[in-house]
Amino acid sequence: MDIHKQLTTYGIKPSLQRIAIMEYLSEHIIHPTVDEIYTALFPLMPTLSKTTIYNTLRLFSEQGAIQMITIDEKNTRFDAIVSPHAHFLCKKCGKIYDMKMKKFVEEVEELMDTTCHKTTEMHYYYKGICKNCL
Amino acid sequence: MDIHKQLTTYGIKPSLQRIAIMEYLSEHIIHPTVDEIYTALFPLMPTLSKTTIYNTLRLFSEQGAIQMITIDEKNTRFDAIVSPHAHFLCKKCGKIYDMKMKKFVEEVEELMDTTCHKTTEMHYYYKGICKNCL
DNA sequence: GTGCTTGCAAATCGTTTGCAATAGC
DNA sequence: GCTATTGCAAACGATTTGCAAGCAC
Repeated sequence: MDIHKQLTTYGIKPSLQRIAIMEYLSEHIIHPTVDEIYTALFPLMPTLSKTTIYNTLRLFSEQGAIQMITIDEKNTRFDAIVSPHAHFLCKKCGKIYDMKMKKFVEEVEELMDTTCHKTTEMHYYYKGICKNCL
Repeated sequence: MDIHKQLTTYGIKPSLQRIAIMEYLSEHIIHPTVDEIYTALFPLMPTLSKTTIYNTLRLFSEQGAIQMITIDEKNTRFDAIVSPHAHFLCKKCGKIYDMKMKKFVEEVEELMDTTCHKTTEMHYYYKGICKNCL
């Protein structure tokens, strides 16, 4: 996928750092933390700073290019997939799984009709023990 | 409602501070932050410390007596209602609304059947602009 | 008096900010 | 050259921890 074009679409000027971060996020759908991104990219880009990662992720998130995930109480996590889906956090291994949804979207629309709030974001978080840790 | 009995049910020894905190949570379904609880209770209990509130809320949450809400990126929020329901955060006024769910629970069970993960917690977060701020 | 609870002070740690150096057009 | 981006160092702020004093049975 053309990261360059993708960033431009969201109104983000594609710098070297921004491309590297978005590329990493797109290729590692493990919902990494800032630290994980830093540790992964630092060997390839020794001048990269955590500040830049923080600032870049905030920018991406504000422009709707990525999603911020708060399922993990310790660290904010980031997801390059912005279409609506649910997340499952295993409390044992800490892994976060993506999950498809079926009825959710309809229900949301119904819900919004009755409450009259305007919804711009939705997050579905599940926690428990994953099948590999059971 | 008898807070004393409620705490005991969850295996929590009811101290003065614990009762006060649970009572406040039960009577103020606004999903308060630690700071809001502290500010509200301090005049009634001048020796109360934030440490105690943090420790108590963690204890309550671990025992399943309350729910921790991470919809607000700045502060953890707490909810005395533990039955499954959704939350809506207004990005303008910061208010958090409770919302009923209909199809969610069925879908969750279905989802768990297919993924084989064991779910112990679920959180549904919506964000946007509430009807009063529109 | 033994064990749990409280609460002060200090530490921790993820995240943000100020600002000077740098890069890109 | 002008503007936006980067990245260091310092600040910030929510939460946790160490530990001594207090309370309850």
